[in-house]
Order: sequence, then structure tokens, then C-alpha cells
Amino acid sequence: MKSTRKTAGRAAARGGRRRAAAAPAAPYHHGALREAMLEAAERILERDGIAGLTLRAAAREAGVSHAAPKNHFGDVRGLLSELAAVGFARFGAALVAETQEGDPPGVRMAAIGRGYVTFARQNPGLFLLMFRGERLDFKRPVLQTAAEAAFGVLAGSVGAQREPRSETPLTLPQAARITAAWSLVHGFAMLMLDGRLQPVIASVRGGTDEMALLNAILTNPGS
Amino acid sequence: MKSTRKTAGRAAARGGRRRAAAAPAAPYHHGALREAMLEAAERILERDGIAGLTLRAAAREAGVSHAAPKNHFGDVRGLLSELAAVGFARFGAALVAETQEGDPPGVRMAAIGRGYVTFARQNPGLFLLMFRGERLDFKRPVLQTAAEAAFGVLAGSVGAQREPRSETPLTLPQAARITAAWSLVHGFAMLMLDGRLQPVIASVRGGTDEMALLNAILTNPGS
DNA sequence: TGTACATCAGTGAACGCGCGTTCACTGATGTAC
DNA sequence: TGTACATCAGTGAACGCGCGTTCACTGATGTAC
Repeated sequence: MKSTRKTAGRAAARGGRRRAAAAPAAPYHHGALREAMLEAAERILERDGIAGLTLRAAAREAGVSHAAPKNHFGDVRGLLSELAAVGFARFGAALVAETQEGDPPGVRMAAIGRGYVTFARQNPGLFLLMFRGERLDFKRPVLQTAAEAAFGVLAGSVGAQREPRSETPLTLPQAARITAAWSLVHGFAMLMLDGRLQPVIASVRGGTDEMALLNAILTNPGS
Repeated sequence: MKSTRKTAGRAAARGGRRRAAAAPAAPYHHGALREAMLEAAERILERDGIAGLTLRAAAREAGVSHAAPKNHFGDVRGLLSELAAVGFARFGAALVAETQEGDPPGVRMAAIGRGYVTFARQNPGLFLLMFRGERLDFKRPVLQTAAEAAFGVLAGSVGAQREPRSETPLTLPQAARITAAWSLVHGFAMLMLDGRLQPVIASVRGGTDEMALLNAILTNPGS
């Protein structure tokens, strides 16, 4: 029973990449376990939340023995950190995709803000993983690089500086502007994911929803 | 050895409340275990983070057997929820303490914002517990009431409405103003606790710190 | 084209750990009379 | 004031669970010759 389940899972995961026909037996080597583990881990994250994301659970989901991931990720922090890195890469890309070439700064910033919250909404588990340092190891180059790239997109979209070179020093007002914009959308996303905005939304006359509320915030320049 | 430690812990915790002299033996009944557990739990929270806060750890810290808390809190969610309720009560009080009677709205809002972030800074563990629904049970009346009261202070400080009556419907712009202010300080606090503001702070010419950055944000009305 | 062999990726059993919960118990407190 | 007794609060052993990690192993792959 156990091995039957495993075989089925494996076969499905492999999708007949190597043995297209007449080979329902699972091959000893997975072939693409690294990617399969990351996908499995993300599935668990969105289904069961961060607490449910363990090494063993991810291996189970991927249909391999729980010692197998060690070859690819070392330990559990390795897996989570790599997954977070994937998240940051996707996050940065989502932010970039939100902007248009000729947009004036204000429009551009609002677009980035919408992209930020939309990402959090569509990938709540991943988003929370990325922004809860506890289980991650930011000293790992993959993660650090991916996170910095994503934040570069963010910082580059605010304020006048064209180049998000980290060497360029900022004035305090510049830093304040960047931090304020970031804090606003980040706080909104966090409160939203925690369900804390529900009461506010519920008490709006005529009804509204989260994205409409966000739009009202972003399009109304004055505090 | 084990029982020696326990006896010592108990004696220290009780502080001779009932037997002032010549009674180093731990009494069978603690006398104020409920409060002692909450204090112990908070100590763990701030020392070891949320992950370290378990029923057994809290009982250990309080110097009682790990089955004892059941009498006061039911299960582990009960303990955490009651602790979060304590946190919300303290949080609300801290916000109120920050405001002055005659302050104009702008000044008052900035003061509340400072109070918000200062609380998060001084009670990081508690703050994160309060804003991570996962391990809490908001259906418990104590917690729900305490949380609503704290948010009432917050909402009442923003916008024109004097009374934070939850029955009063809001217009969308009003809701947007409240949510924006809340998101801003909440996001700032979260990013700060996650260490995400470090790079920004480090790149400010001449140097700065978190509270100065927050002040720059709060005193500069325009986004 | 074959063959020997090193290397790699995955298995499955076992380890020790801390957790929440349950249970029969016991010591202390407080209340009825 | 004293005594019986119910109730309460805490003990300590035991339960089963899932976790991360280790280990000897084995099957497959790829490379040297």
C-alpha cells in the first residue's frame, strides 16, 4: 500500500519524461528531484501554512523517502531558503511586470504597490515565508541575492534615483520616502493576510473589498 | 537535582507570599499560577521567540509540572490567546498614553504611530504573537475584546470621528485614511522586526536609526 | 563497442528529542454542620 | 471551635506523534580505458 502510493506519486511527478511507454515502475532515480521538491514544498506551504512545511512533509508530497532531499538541500533550512529565493525572484518579476515604460512616478508607484499586494494575495504562504526570517538563512547566497534583487525593484521605483546602486548614499528624506512607501504596502499586505482588515472593510458604507480599499489608498496622494 | 531546581524556582516565584519566614519547602499549591504562567510565557517569548513558546516550556519556566497549566488555560492555544490578550491590553494603554488632550489630529496621529512602533520594539515577541493569528484563537472572548479595544484606540485617533462606535459606517475615503495610517506603522514595525530596514538605514548619508527614520516619515505629511 | 569502476541519488530502518494530552494520584483548601 | 468531606490545584508517569538527522545499503549513471 505504502509503496503503491509512492510509485503512483513518482510516476505522476515524472510524467514519463524518460520512459514514455510501458514502464509504470518508478525509476530509482527521480531525475528532477530538486525542482519537484520545491514545487511540493510550495504546494504544502499554500495548503497547510508555514507550520506544516517540514522536510518530511515535503519529501512525502514529492513521493520520495525523507532522506532523499538531503542530497539537494542539505538540511531543512536549505530547502526553505531556496524556496524563499524562488519566491523573491517571482516577486521581483511580478513587480517589474506591473510597471509601464513611460509611467510618471506616481502612477508607477501605485502600480508597484498593487503588484506587491496582489502577489501577497496570490501567494500568501510564500509571502509569509519570505518575510519571516526565522526559518530562513539569509546568509545563503541564493537567498540573499534574490531578496536584494526584489528590493532593488522596489527601491528603484520610489524616489528620483534611476539606479538602485546600493553604494549610492541616500538623504534622510529620500530614505523616508522609500521606507514609507514600502511600509504602507507591506503593512497592508500583512494586515490583509492576517484577516485584520475584515472589520474595516465590513464597516464601509455600501461595501468594498481589499483591492478597492488599496486603490483608494494609493490613488489618494495626501495622507 | 531536578526536584531541587524545581523547589528553588517555586520558592523564588512565590516570593514568600504566604510563608514569609523559615519555609523554604515549596507549597503544593502555587497560589498564583495563572499570573506566573503568563509572566513565564512572556519571558520565553522575548527570550526564545514564538517557536520556543510551548506549554511545557512555559510550565518549566514557571517551575511547575507541565500538566499544571491545564487547570488554568485548558490547552496551549488558551495560554497563548490569554497572553496575546494581555499584550493587546498593554498595547492599547501604550497608545493612549502617547496622546495628549489638546493635540491637533496630525500631531496626535504621529504620536500614536510612534507609540505603535515603540511598543513593537520593546515587546517584539509579544507583538509578533499578537499579529500572527495562527497560534491564537480569536473566538475566545478575552482575546477578541482586548484586540477590539486596542484597534478602537487606533481607529479613533485617525479621521474625524470622535466615537469609535463600530456601528457607525465609514465612507471609503475614511476607511482608506484609517487603513493607510495603520498599514504604514504596522508595515514599518514588521519590516523593522524582521531586520529588513537595516540596509536602508545603513545607506543613509551621515547615519540614522529606526526611530529617526520613523520620525522623518511621520512628520513629513505628503507621501 | 565493451567492460570495470567511481560517483551519485535515493532507500528504509533507526536514533533521540520535545511536544500535547491523558490519567490515576495526592496534598491543600475551603465549606457545611 | 472542631470535624467530615467535597472540591480544587498540582504531580509524575505514560501515551503516541512527528520531527530532523544519521547510517549502511543499493540501484543507476556516467566515465576511463
